Amino acid sequence: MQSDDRRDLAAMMYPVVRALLAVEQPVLDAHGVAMWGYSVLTALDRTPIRTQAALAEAIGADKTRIIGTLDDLQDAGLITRTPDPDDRRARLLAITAEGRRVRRAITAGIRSREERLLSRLPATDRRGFVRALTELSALPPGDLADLAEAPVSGSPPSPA
Amino acid sequence: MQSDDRRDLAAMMYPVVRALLAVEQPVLDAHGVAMWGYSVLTALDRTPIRTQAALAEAIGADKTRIIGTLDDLQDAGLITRTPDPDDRRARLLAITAEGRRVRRAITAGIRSREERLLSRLPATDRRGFVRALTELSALPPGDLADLAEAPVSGSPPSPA
DNA sequence: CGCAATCATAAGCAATAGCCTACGATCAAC
DNA sequence: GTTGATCGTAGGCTATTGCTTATGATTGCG
Repeated sequence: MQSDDRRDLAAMMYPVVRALLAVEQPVLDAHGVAMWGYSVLTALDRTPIRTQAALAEAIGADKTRIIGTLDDLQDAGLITRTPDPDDRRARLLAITAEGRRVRRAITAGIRSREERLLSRLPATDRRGFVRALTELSALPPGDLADLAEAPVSGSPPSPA
Repeated sequence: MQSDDRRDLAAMMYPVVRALLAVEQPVLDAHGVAMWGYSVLTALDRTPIRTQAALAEAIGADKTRIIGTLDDLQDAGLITRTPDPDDRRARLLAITAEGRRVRRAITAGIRSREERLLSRLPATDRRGFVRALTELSALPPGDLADLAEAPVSGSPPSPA
């Protein structure tokens, strides 16, 4: 029924993602922010977060590995990290006005470059593409992970 | 003009790609083929290739790092690697009947799992999504890389 | 023939990622 | 107040990746 003669989704998406990341890098460099730092800024620009662990989870990073990133951002005055008076273990995380400014500048730079990629697409496909991505990335976090939960049919590997 | 209120493309695509790769892994494991091996099989299933360097470039891998992969595939009888009689430095690479069989089984497994992801999307967006990806991945290889070549506007980082 | 280039291969190096453990500070529950 | 859990932080371990160099076999050019 499916004359679905295309390559695997991952095989097609992977090079595109790589290219996009490469595209972002110079923009990030120009603002002295690392990729993870930018990820943190976008998360905090949406809403402040109460603990670093929660932040890490929100951006899909490792709890122990964003510390350096947070240090950098704080040193640069882009975020604040204040001990929660109600629970002095936790650090209230928030973006600063400057952080917001930088984040927006970076996003603008990235957008204009993404434009050069998207402009290759027919308007209809482009709309569907962006919309599909928006929907997929709006899925509850677990939903994506759950996809790997199906029985595998087919012949087993040569007997170990 | 652009009320373009979405996240960055890379930020949206990255988790999806990760999920897709995670989805593929069990299928690959069930057939005893590594990710790179599968990539090689799909490339060779399209057309035989004359040198390993050309293959590496075709699948975006490192020339020196696919050797082990090729060894494995050859040992498993999925590909042949015969010295080119016309240029004994080169190895003619081709997929075997068994390799083709395995590759198709893997692809089928992956497809059925991708289906579970794509089924989340409205038909229109889904079509646009797949078509956009197909178009993007059909671009001449250099075109994607060239996207990173624009001047970066915005304020520079704090003076080093 | 002799030289430079090409191919497959082996080996190493630096950076990064994911993962895990440990530890001090703090809190909540009892 | 003692116990157990949570939070931030530090450190280490392993696997992977991109990149580089070196080597032997082979080719094509002059």
